[in-house]
Amino acid sequence: MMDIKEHIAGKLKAILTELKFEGVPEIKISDNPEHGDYYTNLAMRLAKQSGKNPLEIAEELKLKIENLKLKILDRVEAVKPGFINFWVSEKYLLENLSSIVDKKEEFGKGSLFTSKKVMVEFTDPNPLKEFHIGHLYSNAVGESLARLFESQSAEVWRVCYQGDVGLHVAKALYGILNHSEGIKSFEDKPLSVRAKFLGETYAEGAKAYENDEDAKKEIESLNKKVYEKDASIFPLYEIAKGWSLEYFETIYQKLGTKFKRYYFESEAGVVGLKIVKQHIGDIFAEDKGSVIFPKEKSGLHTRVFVNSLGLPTYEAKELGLAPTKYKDFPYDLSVIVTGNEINEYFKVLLKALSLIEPSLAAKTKHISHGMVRLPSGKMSSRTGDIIAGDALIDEVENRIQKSYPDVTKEVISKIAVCAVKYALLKSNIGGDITFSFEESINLNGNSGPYLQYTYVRTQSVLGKAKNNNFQFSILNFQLNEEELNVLRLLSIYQQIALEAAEKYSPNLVANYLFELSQKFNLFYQKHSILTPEEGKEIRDFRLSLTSAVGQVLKNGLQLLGIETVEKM
RNA sequence: GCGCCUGUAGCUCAAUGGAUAGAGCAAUUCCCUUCUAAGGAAUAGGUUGCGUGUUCGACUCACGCCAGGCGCGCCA
Repeated sequence: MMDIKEHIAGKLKAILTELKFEGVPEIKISDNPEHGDYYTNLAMRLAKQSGKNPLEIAEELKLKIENLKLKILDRVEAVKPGFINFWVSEKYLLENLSSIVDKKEEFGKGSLFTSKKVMVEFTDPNPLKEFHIGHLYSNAVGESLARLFESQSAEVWRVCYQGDVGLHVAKALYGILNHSEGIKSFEDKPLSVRAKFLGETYAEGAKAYENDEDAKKEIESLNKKVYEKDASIFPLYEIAKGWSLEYFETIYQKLGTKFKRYYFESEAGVVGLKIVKQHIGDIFAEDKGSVIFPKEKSGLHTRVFVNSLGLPTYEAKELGLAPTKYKDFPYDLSVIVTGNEINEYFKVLLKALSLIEPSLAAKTKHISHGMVRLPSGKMSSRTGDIIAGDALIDEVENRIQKSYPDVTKEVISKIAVCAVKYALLKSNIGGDITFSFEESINLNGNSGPYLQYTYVRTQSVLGKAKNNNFQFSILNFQLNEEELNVLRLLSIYQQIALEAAEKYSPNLVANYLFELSQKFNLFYQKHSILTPEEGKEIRDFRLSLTSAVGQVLKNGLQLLGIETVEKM
């Protein structure tokens, strides 16, 4: 299918040249049906440079467009201030419908990233620490971005960067060493119990670091020992790290993420340390036993890259990570998804990278998301602070199970993951979001399960149709308003998917799918698909429409990293 | 104190500088001899934090306030 926006823009561009106007026509999707399917504000922009009345220009352009007699357009109008509105023809809408039914899961793919290599780093939990809601958010965003890029023909590597060395690890090790029960007694326990044990010992170690001077010294010493692979602590460290990674893997599997490569701070740190040392003097400076990137050089604020123990900090590690990644996979674009609390560090870091490897810095895009909050009074974990990612999914599963006891465990798991991911992805990335259990699983509202349910409805109807050979060519009947609204939405799916990839905004897809579901459910409510009074021809058309809606819901949810279910 | 981010209906969120600022939840009221009512319809709800600008046009851009969040030298 042709891209309507580009098509109209191209025609307008030619007209502009003919009329000796300067400017790039921008075609936008209307949000109000009264203003057509597409509109442009071109005439108003031209009014400025030409000094003419915008409405007059709009009228002139309208006539020129009409004279082209484009098959994809039904109607063009020029209105009030100077908008030009375009109505897409039924013929085009029906061609698009056929295209969806034909192409199936291929429908909606684009070529924005053709022959581009894109690396997407996300989730990034730290071994020996808890996998919390923030990691869930990062995972949902990263996985969806990866899929959006893939649908635009990119070759994508999903990677995960994990802090396996550093103070937090030392704190966890201190916690293990000083725990009432030794690690030995957990060796035969289930993975989830072992993971929980690690989460607790980290919390204990972190607390000791804050409150106890001796503990603090010991933790700092442990930190150094881990870097040096000291035999007194390294075997214990390896066991605990192994448990963590194994545990994370079960979560990724549930969420539907498969990483191509795992990076560790231990390996990035070695590279980073070397880079920093090479640039002491020209970029970095030694100060009080540490190596800093002074604010005079960054224009931002001073940050420590190597601490006075000679260990690389987060900044130096990240500096080492970029070239390490590039060596593995010479990317055109490197996207890094993190929480927004590190935005300031990241700016400094990118500045440093731009002085050392300008080409890599230019290819790096940092996407940061906000915090996930829970509505007040809701399920605060016993310690009062964070809630584990898998605990959240478990809780959602329990609630779904209670409401729908007949559904299989496998389907419940898919609905739960859908509920959580959709709740995280339906808003703009960036701001904090509030996760509500009720809202995320409410089938009446703007929720993931509502979309899944709409899909199930389409499949249920199609299943009852039995004969799936519904063909229609030219319609000999008038489409009703509900059918047209659905058709119109179906015709912009590709553009939405493209825009979402372009702007790193999965929420555009989420919002679109919700609107499509609403429009379809209204159609479903008002008109019978299987037994229309008007006869077989209408039935075939409506079955096609139903099939296409199901397909687009499935494809769109796939872009969000969400699976559909056939029954619920 | 400085920097970054956020502020839209009671709540949670939409709205690439465009036309009458839209949804969902909650509230009130309707619609099941009908393909999953696990749905749909309707009503009500707004000085887009405040102010001044820029613009034909501002929730959107600029500046200044106010409120909240995060960060500001050896954590990540």
